Amino acid sequence: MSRSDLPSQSCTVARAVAQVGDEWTLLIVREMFLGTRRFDEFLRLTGMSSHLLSQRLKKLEAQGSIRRERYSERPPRHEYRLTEKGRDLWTVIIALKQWGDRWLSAEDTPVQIVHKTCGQVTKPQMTCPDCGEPIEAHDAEARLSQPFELERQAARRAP
Amino acid sequence: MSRSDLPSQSCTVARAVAQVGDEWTLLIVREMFLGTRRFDEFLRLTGMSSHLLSQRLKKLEAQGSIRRERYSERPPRHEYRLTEKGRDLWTVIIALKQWGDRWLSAEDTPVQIVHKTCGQVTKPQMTCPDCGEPIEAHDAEARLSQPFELERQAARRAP
DNA sequence: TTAGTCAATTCAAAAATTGAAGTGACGCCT
DNA sequence: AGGCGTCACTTCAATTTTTGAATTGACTAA
Repeated sequence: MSRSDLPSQSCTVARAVAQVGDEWTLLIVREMFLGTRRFDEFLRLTGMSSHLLSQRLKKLEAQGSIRRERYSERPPRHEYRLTEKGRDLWTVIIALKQWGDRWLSAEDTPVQIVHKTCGQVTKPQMTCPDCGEPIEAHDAEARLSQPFELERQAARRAP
Repeated sequence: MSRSDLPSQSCTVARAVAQVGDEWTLLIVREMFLGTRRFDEFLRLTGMSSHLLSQRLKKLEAQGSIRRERYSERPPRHEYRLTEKGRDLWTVIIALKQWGDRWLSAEDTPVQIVHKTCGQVTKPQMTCPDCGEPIEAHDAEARLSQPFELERQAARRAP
């Protein structure tokens, strides 16, 4: 099994992980949410090698999470921007940030999130849209579809 | 820079990513939320190599995200369980799942989340706890602390 | 006695990553 | 006109990780 197409399974977490679940990709996406657009800025701000940055940007573009845009004809210059699909990764980055703030932080929180609509500095929470209460692991139960359940039982048996 | 301690920066996203931001780790954590506890079940259900599983479990244990517990003395047998820190990753996995469901899914959603408190099948959303509205990327603005801002300006200059 | 389970570890081969250097198309300065 | 610098990459050898298969050790069950 090649690393880039993991257990493609029907599990959407596995699929998401195959597309964006690696260190540098997540860091690139974080940078994009902080407004970084240009190749050499990613390079400096993340500390990654240019080879890998190049590869990862291509992968993200191929998936449709970012768009490569020319902002100057002469000399030819490009910048990278999130597409709608990419912007939708905000929740993932914020979830990582909250976890990091809670478990990995030295007293300070280097980035605060301001909710533009209400003007407050806020810590977004996962909430149940039906009842409006926050949800965490112990409030939730996973219900597997039958095909998925069968796929898992087969995997459990097959060595 | 070694892969396992990335740009440790003060950024909590970078720190979180260094601890759990890789394909197999995320898949292991997903499995844990589905109730998987034993070495060989992880093996079969994720398709990863036993060498890597072993390494990743050790890393997660060293961080304090999982606990290794003996459930039989003879023969010596262990199982792995999430700690509170690990359980707190639920939000990250759910965020990945929602993204996968939206952008990567073939019609079916293999896992549904039931909110035990209210009994509904639910799609948890990131919400602003101050005003109660859902938040997405365009509703939010990142405000950087001054030390963090300075760190970034330094990185931008230094080649 | 033989087979099987569980939780790993070992090892060589293959793949990914790093870090440094190089490229090409320009702009700017003198 | 020549040299220097910027931006967005690409190339390449050395190192590190990952894979996949085989092996181990402590048992249990037939």
